[in-house]
Amino acid sequence: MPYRRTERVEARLADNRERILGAARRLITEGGFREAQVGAIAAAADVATGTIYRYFPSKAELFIEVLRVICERELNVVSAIAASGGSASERIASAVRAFVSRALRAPRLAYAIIVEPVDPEVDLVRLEYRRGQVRVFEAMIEDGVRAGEFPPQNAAVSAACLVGAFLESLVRPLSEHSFALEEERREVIEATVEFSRRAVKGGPTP
Amino acid sequence: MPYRRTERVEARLADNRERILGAARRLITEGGFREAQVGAIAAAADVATGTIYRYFPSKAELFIEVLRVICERELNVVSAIAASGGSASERIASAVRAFVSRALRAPRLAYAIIVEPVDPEVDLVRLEYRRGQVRVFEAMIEDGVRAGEFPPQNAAVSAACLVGAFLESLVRPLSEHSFALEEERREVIEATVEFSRRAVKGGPTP
Amino acid sequence: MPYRRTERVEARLADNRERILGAARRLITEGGFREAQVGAIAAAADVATGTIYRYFPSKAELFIEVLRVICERELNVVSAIAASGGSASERIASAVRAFVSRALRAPRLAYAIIVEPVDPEVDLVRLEYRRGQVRVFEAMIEDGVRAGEFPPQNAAVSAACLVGAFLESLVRPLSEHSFALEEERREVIEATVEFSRRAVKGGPTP
Amino acid sequence: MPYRRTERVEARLADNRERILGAARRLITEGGFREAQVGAIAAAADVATGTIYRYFPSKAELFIEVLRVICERELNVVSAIAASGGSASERIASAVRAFVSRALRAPRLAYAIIVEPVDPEVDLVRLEYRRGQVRVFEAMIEDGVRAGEFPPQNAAVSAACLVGAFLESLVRPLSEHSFALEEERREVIEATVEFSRRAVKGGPTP
DNA sequence: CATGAATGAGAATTCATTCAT
DNA sequence: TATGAATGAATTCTCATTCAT
Repeated sequence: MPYRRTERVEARLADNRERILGAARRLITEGGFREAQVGAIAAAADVATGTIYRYFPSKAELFIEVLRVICERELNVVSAIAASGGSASERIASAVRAFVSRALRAPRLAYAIIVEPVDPEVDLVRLEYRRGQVRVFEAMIEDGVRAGEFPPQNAAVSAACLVGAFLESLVRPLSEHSFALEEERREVIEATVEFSRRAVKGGPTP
Repeated sequence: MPYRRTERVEARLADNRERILGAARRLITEGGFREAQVGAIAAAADVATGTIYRYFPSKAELFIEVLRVICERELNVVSAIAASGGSASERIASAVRAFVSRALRAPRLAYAIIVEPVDPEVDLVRLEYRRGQVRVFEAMIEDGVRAGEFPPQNAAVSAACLVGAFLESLVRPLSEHSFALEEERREVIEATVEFSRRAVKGGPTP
Repeated sequence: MPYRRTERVEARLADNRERILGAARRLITEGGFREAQVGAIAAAADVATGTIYRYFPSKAELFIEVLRVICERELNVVSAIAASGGSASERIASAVRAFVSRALRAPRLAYAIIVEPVDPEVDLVRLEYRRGQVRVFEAMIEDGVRAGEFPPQNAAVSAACLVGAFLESLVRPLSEHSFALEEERREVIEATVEFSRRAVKGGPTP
Repeated sequence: MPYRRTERVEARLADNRERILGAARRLITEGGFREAQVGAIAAAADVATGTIYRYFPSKAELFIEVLRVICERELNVVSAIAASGGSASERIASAVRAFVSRALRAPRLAYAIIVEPVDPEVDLVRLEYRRGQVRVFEAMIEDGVRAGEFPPQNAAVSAACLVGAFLESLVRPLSEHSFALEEERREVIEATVEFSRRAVKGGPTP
């Protein structure tokens, strides 16, 4: 019954790969890149150290994949919102809300992904991701300016500031261990959305 | 001549302490925490490795002090502006301009202070500093809201976003090796100031 | 059809065994023992890693067998010449010429067999082989001495020196990447033969 | 008393460096490069592993220095004989005798230095040394040919063969653990010298 | 106090060998 | 019997910290 065997073997392989990625992600989430050492990841994934190297050529490559998976997903969420219908203002608000609320659910991970440096190689992925995000917001801001919805502004800088603004709103809660309450989270999210709206649009919310 | 001798010894001690702090700061400025190793700092300060440990109980404590000195100075600059006369709007603009323009002059150092992780212990100082900065901006925003200058808003979140906004405007250029030109720097600074003004005030600049 | 099945299975077994030996030999020829890793040999033989261990108890034993096969063949060539007719002088010249010219055709392999260390166990085989070769030359020298063809000498030492002499003439070219030209090779071969002739016989070639 | 202190400190430093070199040399002598691992060398030198790296940038560099020291000394001995007065024949005989008798005193080391490969970097030193030795003999052979003392021959090949010849006479005893007796050693040495004399000169010793 | 050599716990990576399927 | 993923001991090198002088 080769079919079933192949199936099982592949399942196990995929499983291990996922387990390693999951373990790495978990350790990064808990203690940042610093505590995500090869031995610790192996232990957390319940495999031998050598096994890590069957799936990833180096620790850096493993981290890169962890980052890439998360970043791509986040970028997709924001991009989808940017491509949807609605005014620039509405889309930016949605995008900020989506991003911030998602990140607040795993703040330590968000921090690691957003700012914690590891390795020049790994950092490149992070930077690429941030640049991608900034570009998405930049495009929305330009739309809004063209449509007369927003005042003229340096869209690139505004976009960077916007991304920074909501990143900070993540980093701060991080250090405060609070935000366990859904209500507090909601308040932060909405205030951040409001801030962003004013920042690009100027003029008070009607 | 015990008096003079004591004086000299103390002078030398103070001197060594300063030299070590200066060397550490210089190395962090040039290559971040990563390249500021105890041996390298000792060499740069022209003292023996062991001497470092006579003045600082550990590398972490040395870094903490370096960080603290810089952060305090930055915080003082911003606090002074906050305490000066003028409308909340003007003071926030000045504070943002001051901070961003100062940081752009030593971008590697700014990066290290703002995001580069070192050690949980050291990271605490960084967070404390950011919190301090946020508090200063929070107070200015509250002033503005009370004076009817700004629309009602969650001042704490707005302040955090503001700080994040201008931190990002620093971190990004950092990775792009550009901004060697004074003119580009000025453009970024002014666009950031403008963004901040809109973000807290709403409504376009008159 | 048990008979045919057994036959096929044995054929395949023999086939696998040969394929593994061949792959090991090929890899050693190309990159020496160092690059002939179990995984690489398995890949080159188109079998699974584990399969190697069905045919050979360890990597060392596999290498030993590779070495033994090659060494036996080389020894046979030289022995056949030693047993053939002709004067001791002629036979030694032929043997040296045969050995050197064969080795120069696969220099990396020759190097591995002659000097590259692997494992104490494997090295024993190499030494045994050298000893065998020395014995063959020793016998020819003794023949020549008895026949009055060569001056009296310590045949054992002479034989060892002879073998060393032509091994060196191999090892050196190896490191020089030259000898791509047939003519150069021929010159080295003949000069080596000439050296050997003088060394055992004394007196210039007529 | 700074003078004495400096003196002592330097003595200790030199001592450690020598101890590490000595330990490395000893381990190589006993078990070849293979068994001379950083940890083992440190233990044998009675220092911590890290100490090795204070004196040598890498294991390869340490080995290179071990090799270089020994090779230089050997080369000097042979070169001095080559530069001394006397016929080419006499000088070659002396040089062979000197080299072989020296090497027979530490055969495992001689083997490591002469043939055991380690690392491309390290191997270069070995090759350079062998080439140096061959060149010395080549020059003596050319002298002899010019003087009509030796028959015309390819001096480069003859020199290589000569070096190989006496190297082999070393490698063989190595594997036989014998040659503890002074008399046996002497017999091997003299037979090797005789072989070399005939090889370059042709014609029996008078 | 100052020195800087010595320390040694770690950390990443490799590869022969095993064993469940 | 064949497979090849999993194993984990072994190895090199780093760097904060200590301590004899």
